[in-house]
Amino acid sequence: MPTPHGPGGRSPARLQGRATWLVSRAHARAFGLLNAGFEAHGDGLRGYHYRLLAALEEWGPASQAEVGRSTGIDRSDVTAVLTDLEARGLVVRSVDPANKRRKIVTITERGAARLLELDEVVDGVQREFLAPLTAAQRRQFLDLVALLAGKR
Amino acid sequence: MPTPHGPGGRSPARLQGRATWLVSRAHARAFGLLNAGFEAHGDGLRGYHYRLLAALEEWGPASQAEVGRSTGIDRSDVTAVLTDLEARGLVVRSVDPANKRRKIVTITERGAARLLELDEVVDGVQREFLAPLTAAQRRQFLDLVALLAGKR
DNA sequence: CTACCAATGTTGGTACAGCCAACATAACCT
DNA sequence: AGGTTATGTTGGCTGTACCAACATTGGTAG
Repeated sequence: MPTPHGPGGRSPARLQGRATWLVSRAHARAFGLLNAGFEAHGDGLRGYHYRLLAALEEWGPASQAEVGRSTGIDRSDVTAVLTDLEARGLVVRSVDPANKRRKIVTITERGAARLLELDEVVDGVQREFLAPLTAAQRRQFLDLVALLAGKR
Repeated sequence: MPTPHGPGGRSPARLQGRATWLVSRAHARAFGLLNAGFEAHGDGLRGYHYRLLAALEEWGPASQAEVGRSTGIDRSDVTAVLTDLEARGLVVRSVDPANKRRKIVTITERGAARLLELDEVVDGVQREFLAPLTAAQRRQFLDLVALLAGKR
């Protein structure tokens, strides 16, 4: 359930006006909503799973290192999550014949189907998360936060 | 080498347009800046320490449960961090004589001084974090993200 | 007054995101 | 050939955020 801090949970003015604090709270709220969505949807899939599936579906097969760089997930974490995804049959790994140290990761049909389901969950969360804003405000916010997110 | 897939296009479009993703990235950036600041200037103090000190300075002495509620930090975490802060001489805990199960926490002079130092670090991080935005955009962003952070 | 219930502080544990060090293997580059 | 870089993997660590259980204390209903 979201927002376990009950009523009266104010923040010190010192924090309240600070961007990093507000972003942190907004992130916590979004994170909670996503967690609730993923949990309600059953399987133990988490943010990392979704990110990797999305990247694979979006750009097609790629090596683990590439997928890691494109999602901002560390190589070691990519390995672990991919092992899980492979065990679930959502992804296939095969050694690149042209470069035997690389493993080409491909999303399976089941993986793509699962991704579509997760998409709905994530979209629902977006609506819930952005509910406090009007349509115009949402556009504004997305533009601004994109600048702050930084592209790297 | 094949597939340096695109110049900057890092995140899948699926994620890139989503508020929760962008907020997550912005949060990661802010968190990294804060960590760097704390590591450079606050020996071993982290976000929880700062939050508690700020709350205590802002609202004066309070019980641990109250401070926890006001900062959104769990009771158990409050206990641990407060033990650390007390060991550093930045706060004092004393049993409430009118209610012996409560412990009144008070910030010390040293704690207040430390808080001022941390304030500067945090302020510097704010400037760095908001650097991509103009002054007008910063005001806009703060308003919008405050709505998304959830006031309750 | 007693019995129950609520709040508090504490201990100990989990989950997730993120990061890093070390290693073996493989490819690349003089 | 030798040195460097890239890759996948293992294992570990931190910080934020929760949760469960417990003893102590307060408050309240009977």
